[in-house]
Amino acid sequence: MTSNKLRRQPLYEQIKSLLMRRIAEGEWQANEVLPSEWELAGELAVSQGTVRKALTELVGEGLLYRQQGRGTFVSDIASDWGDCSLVTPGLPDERPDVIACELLGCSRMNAAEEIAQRFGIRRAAPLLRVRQVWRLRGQTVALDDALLPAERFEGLDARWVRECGGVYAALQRRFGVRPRLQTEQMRAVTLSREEAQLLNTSIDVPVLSVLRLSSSIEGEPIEWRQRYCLTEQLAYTVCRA
Amino acid sequence: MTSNKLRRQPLYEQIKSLLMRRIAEGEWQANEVLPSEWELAGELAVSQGTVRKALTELVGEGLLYRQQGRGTFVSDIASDWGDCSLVTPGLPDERPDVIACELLGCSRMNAAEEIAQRFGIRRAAPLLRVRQVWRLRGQTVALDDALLPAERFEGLDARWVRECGGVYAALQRRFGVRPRLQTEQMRAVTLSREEAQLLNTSIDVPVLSVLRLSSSIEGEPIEWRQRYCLTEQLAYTVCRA
DNA sequence: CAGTGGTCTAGACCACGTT
DNA sequence: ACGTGGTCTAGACCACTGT
Repeated sequence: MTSNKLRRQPLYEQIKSLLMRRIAEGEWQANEVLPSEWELAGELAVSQGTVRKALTELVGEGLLYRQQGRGTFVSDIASDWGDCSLVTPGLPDERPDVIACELLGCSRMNAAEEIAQRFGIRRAAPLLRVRQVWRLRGQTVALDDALLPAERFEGLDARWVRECGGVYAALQRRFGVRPRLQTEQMRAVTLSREEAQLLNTSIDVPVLSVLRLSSSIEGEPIEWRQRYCLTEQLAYTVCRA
Repeated sequence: MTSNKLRRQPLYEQIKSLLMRRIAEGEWQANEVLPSEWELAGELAVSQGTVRKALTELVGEGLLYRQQGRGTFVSDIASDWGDCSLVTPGLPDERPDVIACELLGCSRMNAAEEIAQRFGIRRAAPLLRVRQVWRLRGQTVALDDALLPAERFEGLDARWVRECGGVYAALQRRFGVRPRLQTEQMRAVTLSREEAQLLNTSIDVPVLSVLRLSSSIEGEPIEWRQRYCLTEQLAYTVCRA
């Protein structure tokens, strides 16, 4: 490992960063096996134990997974639902059905004071706004409205989101950023007429509002997303593995 | 460490169990310092690295916390809210106000098929039912209905829950079990007349329903809790630290 | 200064999966 | 049989906290 003597970062942190960068650059695809701990240790000129510590942390962060006797692998691309899903109420361990995304549109707007502060950008800085609806067995079940700092993700547009099948997948493939759900705020609300129309429901049915803040693994705020879910026949499930 | 040769459990797992038991038995109180890694290693006749691995996992599980240069400490007692709280909507990093618990009552009932299966107990086995309301700045804001397998927690009653200030605190102090939120299912619903009365609201205001499953750290299912939150002026926040 | 946790190394052996 | 990750050891040095 080419480590300057004046380093303030532990070796294993440097290795983590290096591996994250190389994965982001596509050196290994999803579900592909990494070199063994000993190979990495040789290549980076550190001990196997140090490589191991770096890998263990990346496994904990969800970027990698291990299988004893086989190797260490790159995890699947992140979904816009993270560790959440829509399932039948009362059956918390049901396998969720595949949910389909329809991109309504990407637009640009200027950051209000509150949002700007949260992203650590100047007031009225450009934001990227992505609107999506989600369908389950043909029914529209959720409406998303995501805001991202546009200057941080210059070049992200409707084509990327559509081709990758979601905002998070696009961020990971285009920028190597793996979003991490930070907080989610749930409320029971009713919708405006426009939103109700998009969700194909009436304005007096109670709807679950989820306000989500996501960050990169390093803690940089990435996304502010307002989601509305129809929960008459479904439940928004948060799963802590 | 007195480890039989035929062990299937790694040393550090045995140490984890041992420490959990000793903490549960009250050998060290909350925020009290543990013996140093070297002392524990000597006492248990293992290497310091093995103790370290055990402690690291317990820190990850929230039972302990470390401070460099000072030592390793026992964490605070768990709250019935876990990593969730009620805060002002739109301010996800606001410090939540202290929430006060009022115990409505403890009763016993028999397990329906679905619940029995989930707890891995026989049908119609006895359940402990704990009902609570929560107050914030004098306002009633949430109603809880918790079910626990009564035979597993024989002796748990209203006195324990009241004195400890919550079900989870009682479980930890009385049985050394630290509950771990497994899944939470959110829905926007309306209340029955009885529930609306307890929450001091009307039956047509939308309310957040949270159905929670908790387990011990070992994975044993512990609790099934139905919670209703008033979210007109508050948001139910799930925080992933 | 002594004592704590934090990092890093080198080497040994075990458990598992593939060949 | 071989290569992988998983456990365990012993020893070194660093960074931080208290006295």
